[in-house]
Amino acid sequence: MARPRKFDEERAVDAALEAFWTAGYEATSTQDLCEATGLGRSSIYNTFKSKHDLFRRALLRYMERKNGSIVAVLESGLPAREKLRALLDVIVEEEGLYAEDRRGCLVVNSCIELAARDAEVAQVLERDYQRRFQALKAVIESGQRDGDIDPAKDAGALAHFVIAAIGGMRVSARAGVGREALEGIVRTTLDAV
Amino acid sequence: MARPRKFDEERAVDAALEAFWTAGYEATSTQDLCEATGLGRSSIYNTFKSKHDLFRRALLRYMERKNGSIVAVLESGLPAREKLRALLDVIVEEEGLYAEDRRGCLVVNSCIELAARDAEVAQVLERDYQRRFQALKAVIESGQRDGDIDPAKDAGALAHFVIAAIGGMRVSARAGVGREALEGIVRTTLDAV
DNA sequence: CTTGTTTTGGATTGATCAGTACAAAATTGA
DNA sequence: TCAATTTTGTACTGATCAATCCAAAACAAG
Repeated sequence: MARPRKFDEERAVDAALEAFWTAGYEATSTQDLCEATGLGRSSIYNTFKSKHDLFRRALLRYMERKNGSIVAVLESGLPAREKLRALLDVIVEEEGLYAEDRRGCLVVNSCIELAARDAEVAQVLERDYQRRFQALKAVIESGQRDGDIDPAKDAGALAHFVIAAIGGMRVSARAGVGREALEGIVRTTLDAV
Repeated sequence: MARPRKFDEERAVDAALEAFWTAGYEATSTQDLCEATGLGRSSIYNTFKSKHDLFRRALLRYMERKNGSIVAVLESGLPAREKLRALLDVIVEEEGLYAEDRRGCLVVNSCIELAARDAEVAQVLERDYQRRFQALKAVIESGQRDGDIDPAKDAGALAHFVIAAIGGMRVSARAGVGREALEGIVRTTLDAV
């Protein structure tokens, strides 16, 4: 029928994701996207509607990946509290270890950079929040049934709290907070659960 | 000697602050700054070295203001725990109340948008973090002496934790979390202290 | 090998970017 | 009134922005 594509669409999204993750939406030019993906402008605009659309795809892909690894932790055989600890330890590892390469989390970055003025992105972020919230709430409720977590506490409130703690650690890491301090935040957060 | 300025430099910084606060650094053009301040390009570039310099000034001014109101709370006669509650309540008020106008906090926004790739801004943010950290730590230590806060806990760790909780609330608010959930996060945060 | 269809590279669009040049306007001290 | 000095408005710089256009290239089906 026609000339086939020389590139893999998913790989292109992945490459764009890296670029957006590193520099943010505004600071990533379409030229940057061409270089990151190795594609020409035509190929990009022929495949994706716009820079914004490509970003949306990249963000969704990031969430897919990230939530995959979150679910992996939350579905491990660990007790609920240990699941939470494992979750928070990953953040310390990501944010506190490598002095360079501190790109943070694309979801958090996008919440701050875009949510307030981009309704489409805001909706994607809201849905993603709900997914994470439900997953965390389920783990906490299961911990309450097992006696691992105080059943008198509001599981939903704890889930919101844990998500906020993670977001806060990502902000603080950007402000220069080091690994030890992040580990202290993890300990205090777990104390509260 | 010479023609005097028709505008107040501080008021110009304030106006620029509003613009940067609303849209972020990258998404605020020099044209936007002209309109926000009511000044011509010449006046702006004659007074400030560059857009970046104006942003730095605006950020410093924001910190000055913000830290002023934080100190006001922390120097009130309230018990330490109540001071922390008052501090967190302000965030709920700011982030959770007005569905529109959710600009968040310029410091948090800048941590995410700029700190990783702008060393000068990163340094300003780091210093500001230290100021907030020291103020909070002092309040917590004073609470420990008064028996209001468990003296066995590490005051520094708690201070880092409270700052992270605030940052996290600001991120979550952007993701669509409502007032009630934010209030729940405040309660859980205070439980941990 | 031709026809039909799609991809691809490269030039190009008009808009906007941060920043500058320059001369007119405004104000002071003399 | 007249320099001296600074601010201000406007036009302009070259660069870059996201996006489009178009023709050549590449391939499948017949």
